[in-house]
Amino acid sequence: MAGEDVGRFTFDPAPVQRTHFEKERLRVKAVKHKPGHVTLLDIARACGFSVSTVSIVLSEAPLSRNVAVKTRERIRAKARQLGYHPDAYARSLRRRRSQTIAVLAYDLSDPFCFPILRGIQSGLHPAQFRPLLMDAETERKLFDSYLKMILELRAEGLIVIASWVFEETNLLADMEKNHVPIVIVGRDLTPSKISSVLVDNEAGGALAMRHLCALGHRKIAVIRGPAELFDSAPRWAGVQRAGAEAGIRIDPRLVFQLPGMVDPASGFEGGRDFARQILASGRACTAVLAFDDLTALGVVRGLNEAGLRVPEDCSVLGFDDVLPAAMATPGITTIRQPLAEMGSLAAQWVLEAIEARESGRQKAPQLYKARPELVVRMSSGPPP
Amino acid sequence: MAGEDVGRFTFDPAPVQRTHFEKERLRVKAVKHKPGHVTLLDIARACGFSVSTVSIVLSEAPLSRNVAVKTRERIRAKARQLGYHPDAYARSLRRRRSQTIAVLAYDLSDPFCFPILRGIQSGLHPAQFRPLLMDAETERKLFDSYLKMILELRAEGLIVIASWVFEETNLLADMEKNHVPIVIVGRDLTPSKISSVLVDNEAGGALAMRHLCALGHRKIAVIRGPAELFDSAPRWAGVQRAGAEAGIRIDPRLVFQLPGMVDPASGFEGGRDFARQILASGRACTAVLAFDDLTALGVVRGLNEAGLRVPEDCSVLGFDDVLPAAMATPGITTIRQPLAEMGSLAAQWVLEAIEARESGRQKAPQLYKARPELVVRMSSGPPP
DNA sequence: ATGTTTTATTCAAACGTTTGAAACCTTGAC
DNA sequence: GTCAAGGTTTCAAACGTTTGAATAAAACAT
Repeated sequence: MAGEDVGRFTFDPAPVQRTHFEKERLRVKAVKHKPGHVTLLDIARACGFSVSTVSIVLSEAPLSRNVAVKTRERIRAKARQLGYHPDAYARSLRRRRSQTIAVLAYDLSDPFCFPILRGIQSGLHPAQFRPLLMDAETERKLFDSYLKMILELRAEGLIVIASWVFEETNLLADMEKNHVPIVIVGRDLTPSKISSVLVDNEAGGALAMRHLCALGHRKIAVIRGPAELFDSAPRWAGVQRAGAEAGIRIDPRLVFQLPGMVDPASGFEGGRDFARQILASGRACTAVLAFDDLTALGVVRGLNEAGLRVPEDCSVLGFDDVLPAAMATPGITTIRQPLAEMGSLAAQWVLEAIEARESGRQKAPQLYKARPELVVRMSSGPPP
Repeated sequence: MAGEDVGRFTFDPAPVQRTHFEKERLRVKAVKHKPGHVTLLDIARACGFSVSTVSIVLSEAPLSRNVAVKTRERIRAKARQLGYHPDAYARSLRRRRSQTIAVLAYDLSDPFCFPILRGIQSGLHPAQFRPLLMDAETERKLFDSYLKMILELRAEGLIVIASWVFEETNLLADMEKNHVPIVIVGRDLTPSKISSVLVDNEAGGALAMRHLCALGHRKIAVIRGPAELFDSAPRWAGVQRAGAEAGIRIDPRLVFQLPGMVDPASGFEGGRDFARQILASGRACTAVLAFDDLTALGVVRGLNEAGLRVPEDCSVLGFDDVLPAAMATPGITTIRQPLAEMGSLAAQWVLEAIEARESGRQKAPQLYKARPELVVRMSSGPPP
């Protein structure tokens, strides 16, 4: 009995642990001038409150309603004066939230990516999420290393901009395993249960073809996209369908195929080569339906080099409506993808998926095919 | 004397703290299925070692040499199997390093930014730093909020791509206060003690002017950049110098000034307007020296709309060598900025500054003016 | 046997935040 | 003079990782 009491009243009962306060005091002495950033503790010391109070005030936690107004002001002032910025790492660690959504583009240098990016950003800004931008530079290795990084940075969602280069292999496994919601822009991956936003390529192809037919063209050359590229097939299908509807048989000898691209700008050279080839072959055509805008620009260049003018001698159509197409002279008639809208829809979907996961629900993968739009500029006209 | 000993031998000396082991055991029972990511503890439990050992092995710390090979393998296998990825937040918090360099662009949609970005990325990749890409979208508010974010995310360095929009006001204060090294690309801020990488605008302007003079042009119109833009003045100075050297007086009535830009693409409209104005005024010129490529493209468009051809009736020069200038037909003769090299130099400088700071030294701000290069394409030729 | 080194593993204290629970004042009521 | 209520502030335990110091076990020499 006495033994128990002694235990409680001993003068020096095995000093197992220092109190928090003691630890803080020690630190005050130990650290002379911190090389790093200013912390809550610095502020707490500077104005005589505990770290807790300071935290509560500065993070505007619900509890801060209970803190005296005078105290609040004193703390805020000190924080401002010392240039305090909360440590995102400590905060995210503790809160178990990164407030981060990764945006992984297969190649930012593709003018196609920008408007999408803008859409994503505009969709993300209102929510309290910061975009984590990454550019895979069309390199598989980089792409994978970024995916690893995304997992390590505990991104709460992922938006992939990928018209190609994107093989779902490991990605799916590891992301899925960690319950990171994914949305992909520019490709249909709903078969793999990933929400997808893309343009209706089939409709776009048809739109382009109908435009040329309406202008009176009959001999139309078509440059199909590279085989690896997901967009190529449906676009071609749409072109064929519209041709059939207009009663036009597309001469197979006027159908070309872009080689596999190594970088997005290579479409330009492809288009230029095509123009040279068709002129050399002597086969006549009054219009060229190019796979995308950069290819169309290449075609214009190739035709010009041979002394042919666009659109007087030959019409040229592009696809995507990227910046260079609008700024060239003649401006390229093209099929516009509503890229910004697509981006912001992707952002919205990711946010919804995160919210759903939060409340225990599961969001079924969705698919949205944006309606393309014909933009008539100067590169198309009636046949000569 | 007895009292002290009693303290040590008491049966139940106020159980002040649970041991680490106990804590872990408790957690094992408490948490059934973790909703979040798999942690070191999960792996430790799964293969019967302590968290320390697992950490040492997986992070390949120096101590891991002492860990039995068998153990190492077992741990690695388990980590792979469970899909473990170290938590960047916990790691950075503990290591007090974010391994992150922020790259803040004033407007990613400007084709001018990309090549720089690529340069930066290529300079950063070999080092163990991840770029933290941010796009201010030409909005002051966003710019500031990103700067705040950069501080919170404890970026170890900052590269700013800013030909404009960048006012150094608060930035300097807060970044400097936290010892974050800064390099700016596209503007000389060495007066504010910030290392700067930019093109030698004066030399570029002169280069362009000399090209036109050499072709035999005498009546040369010049479109000066917007006043807010830092590049405008030195470029104009170079043009004047080269003109004087060639004995050419530039007719003040042929000198125009772009209005302040709201977005990077607005140069196009500026150039187009200019062409309309000069044609309407009836003043003759045989060449136009435009402030940048986008402006040059606008001029080409404007001239074409009036029935004038480039370069037969009038030569047009650009500046920067961005993608659309190369892809237009005719290709725009321009002054190339070695953007990629500039970007990678900026990256190198930041890395050096970080290293310097690490070893207590201080790196003096540097200035590099890249040598511009004339790229002759098809938009320039002898006067008619 | 006893000490010394080597090898393999773990302890416990950080890093900077957040937050449920506890403690500390006042003040007012019985 | 005790109790309760309320407002204000602090405690202490997390979050997941790293790491200097400590321990345990084995190997080796004395």
